[in-house]
Amino acid sequence: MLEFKNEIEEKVKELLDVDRPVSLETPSPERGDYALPCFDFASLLKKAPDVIAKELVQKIDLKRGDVEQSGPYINFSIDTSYLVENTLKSCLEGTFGRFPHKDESVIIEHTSANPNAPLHVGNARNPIIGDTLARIYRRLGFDVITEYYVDDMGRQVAILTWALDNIREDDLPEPDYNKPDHEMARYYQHASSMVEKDDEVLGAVQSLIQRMEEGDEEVIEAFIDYSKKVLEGHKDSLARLNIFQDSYKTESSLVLDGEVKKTVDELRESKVCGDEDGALYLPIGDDRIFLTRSDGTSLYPARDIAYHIWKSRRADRLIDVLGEDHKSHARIVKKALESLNISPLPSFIFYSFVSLEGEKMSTRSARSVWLDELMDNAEERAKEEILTRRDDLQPDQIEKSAREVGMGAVRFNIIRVQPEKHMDFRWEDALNFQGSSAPFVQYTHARACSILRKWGGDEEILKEQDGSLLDHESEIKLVKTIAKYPEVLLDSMENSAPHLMAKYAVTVASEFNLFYRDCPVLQGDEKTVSRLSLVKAYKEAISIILDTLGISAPEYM
RNA sequence: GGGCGUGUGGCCUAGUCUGGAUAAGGCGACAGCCUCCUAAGCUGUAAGUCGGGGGUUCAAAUCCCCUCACGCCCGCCA
Repeated sequence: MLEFKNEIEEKVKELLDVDRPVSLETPSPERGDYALPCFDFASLLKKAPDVIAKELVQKIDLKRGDVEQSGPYINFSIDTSYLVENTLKSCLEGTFGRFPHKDESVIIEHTSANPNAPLHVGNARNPIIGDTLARIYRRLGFDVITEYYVDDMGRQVAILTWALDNIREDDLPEPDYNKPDHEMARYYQHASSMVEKDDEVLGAVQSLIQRMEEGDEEVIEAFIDYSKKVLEGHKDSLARLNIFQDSYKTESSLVLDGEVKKTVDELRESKVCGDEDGALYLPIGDDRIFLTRSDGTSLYPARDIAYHIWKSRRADRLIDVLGEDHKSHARIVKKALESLNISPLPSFIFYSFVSLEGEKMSTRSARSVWLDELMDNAEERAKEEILTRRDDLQPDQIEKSAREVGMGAVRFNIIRVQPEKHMDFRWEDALNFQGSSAPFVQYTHARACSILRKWGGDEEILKEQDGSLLDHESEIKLVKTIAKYPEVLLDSMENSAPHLMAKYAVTVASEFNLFYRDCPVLQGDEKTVSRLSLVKAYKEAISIILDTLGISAPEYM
């Protein structure tokens, strides 16, 4: 399909001899697969749009498709038997949706949550966007490293450290979960409110920060140690979402190995910075961003700049997934990197915050839904659903399927929304497994598996099918939709828009459901084998599409 | 106050970058479809001034200006 599109674009460009990019649109299906409105060329060629369309249609000759004029529009339709044969082949041979390896690497930084509390559904948006994006880049042939930047030297960790050394566990509530992040969050939350009320506690926390800055080994060790424990909790939660990071970089390592100091020195010499009482700052418009305190110790922006310099040595592209609260900060970091002639510069993908049933979510006020809690509820709900409709599955099959469906539902519910849009988390929506949801898509995979299981033949013979007997509208539409995958993949990457992949998954699944309704497979007639090959092809394709979203494809549910 | 972002049927969202042929899905509501490959499915109905106002254009949800609402940021915190 992508080939066909590219061919049209090239031919049109050549025939009209124009520089401007030819942008094709997708018309309603009965008109064709792609359409070109000719209004744009009217002023250029000094002819009426429908005349241009008419002339162009006569001249254009496509290898694998038809051209038709419709007033000022030209509609292009691909040769369906060619498309069917090729799409089936690529799915069945395992080449579907696989782009050639690019000699280009990208580091996608995501999650990078403060190591003071468990992940909640608000910051869960970050890993889900980041991991999905990573999967999209991998499919497109990039070498991808996903990285978690561990902020183990910040104020939040200082508060946590003070709390662990000064608060008795007896004074704290039971943890929500027996995981290190939940256990330690109790200390943090308790201390956090003390810091606000009690100046003595505030002073103690500040002195911890001071000692850490001065290189006090005992304090630094405590910071690193405690944040590591919280991080272990984050890793466990992420693993349940099928998210595994390739690399973890701690802020402390950048400070301890002198990387930060080196960067600060370079910035000081670069003349782009100002100096006030020994504190180094970067002028941005009328504002200034401080990089160091007047005692010379580094501030977060300086460390972040150092981190990005370190990253830039390791890849051709850098992408950071960040909450919208980091927007202005990130742009400043980028500006600083630019002035130091660092390449590649990072590009950012910002996501908006998640509110909870209409109200603001916050870890400190405990107005949040833990990711672990959401996962548990989703799995529990999935299990209930399975139990109401299946009585033929073994307990371990039920557990496995419930995990797959629950995890998918959570990921999908979050990735389906464009990152920059606000999200309001509602239990009702998150646990709704109908319509536009992961279970809807997964269900079609289970159905396809079920058909193949019931048939019971050797699936190898399906690979020989060319699909020439597939001519029903629902069959053709399903194949066409499957064949759109590479376009969606490219679109998602180019626009940093992973939600498009979620949208697409639902579209393909809907087409499968229509095929399922209109075209009975196991009728034992002459179409059975052709249709089985389409079912098998769909099963392979939807597995890959779900995998792009990090969602697994259950064999039964 | 300044900067950035968002505003599409009762609710959630796609489409906005790159303006085009009747504004697309889902949830909820209502009415139907399991003697037939899993009904987590399918079909139909009701429901829309694309926040509001101006402008550009043959053509605006989409581009420009103004305005309103909401979110985020504006620390020698991170």
